[in-house]
Amino acid sequence: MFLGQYRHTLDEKGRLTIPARFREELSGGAYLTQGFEKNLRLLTEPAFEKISEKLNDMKTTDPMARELRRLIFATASQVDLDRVGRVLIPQFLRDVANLDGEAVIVGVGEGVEIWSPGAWEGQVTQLSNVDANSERFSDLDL
Amino acid sequence: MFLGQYRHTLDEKGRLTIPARFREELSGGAYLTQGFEKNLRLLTEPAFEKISEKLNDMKTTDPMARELRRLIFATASQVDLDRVGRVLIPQFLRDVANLDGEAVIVGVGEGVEIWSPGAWEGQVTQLSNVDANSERFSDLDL
DNA sequence: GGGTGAAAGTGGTTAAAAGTGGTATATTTG
DNA sequence: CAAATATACCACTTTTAACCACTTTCACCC
Repeated sequence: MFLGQYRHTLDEKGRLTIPARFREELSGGAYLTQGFEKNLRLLTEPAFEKISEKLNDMKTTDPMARELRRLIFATASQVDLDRVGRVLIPQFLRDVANLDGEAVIVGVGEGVEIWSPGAWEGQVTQLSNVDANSERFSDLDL
Repeated sequence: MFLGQYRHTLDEKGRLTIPARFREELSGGAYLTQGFEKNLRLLTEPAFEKISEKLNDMKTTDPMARELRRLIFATASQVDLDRVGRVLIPQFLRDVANLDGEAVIVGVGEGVEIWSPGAWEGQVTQLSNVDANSERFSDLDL
């Protein structure tokens, strides 16, 4: 399970160090795709398989399904960790998430999200809205 | 079960001594998360599992679910007790709860809460208002 | 009530791991 | 075939985590 948040540099070649705590779970193969917000998602092989299956089961006649499929598959890229634990983020994905110089790597349970520091800051602000949170939490029924 | 309150120092490295009475119950693995107020929660593995299962069952395509997941998982951290019974609190969690120099560790039954002395002081004041209490809890079934 | 021993809490030191940047080698492409 | 891009490798710096020693507190016993 992926937990916590880290801020690492993204060098000019587009290499991003994955936090040591995340590496083992990703060592069996990892997939990088565009996220739903202006971010990226980094998934383990099993997690990506699960998503692809679901996508492929969707009706081709549904326009939304077609779009979702494009969003995920067209931007997806299989990546490997180099031996010091970095992934190379393709240029077009860096553009999607506005990544430059630094990135925030966020554990969200089953997967990992990659954000530009600015965009993540916006998320944090949004998530610190106390009123909205009590509503969010009540859905969860803890 | 966790009971009582303790005040321990938090050193410059972010290490906090867990009261000896709490250690055994947490030895099987512990998770630190953001609390509902400006505090932290320290949970046993089973307690945290329960929460994460619920979160993982939610649809990824639901924006609210994604936010909730970020709220919990991104501010969580699996922690271990070192051999003298301390946990290392990551910087971003110290920020959340305004922890610096000292912390109050509170047993609340199923889990443990960690507060800054100032914030805890506020709680105590609120709870010591006997008049208010007689009304406030009336809706709860105890 | 004071003394004693054990346990708990605190702080510092050291060794290992993580993160970063750069160089060399291979691979693709115009 | 040369240039550009990408990949693998290596070395340095910083951070983290494990270890150890000291101080204080607590509990028990005389």
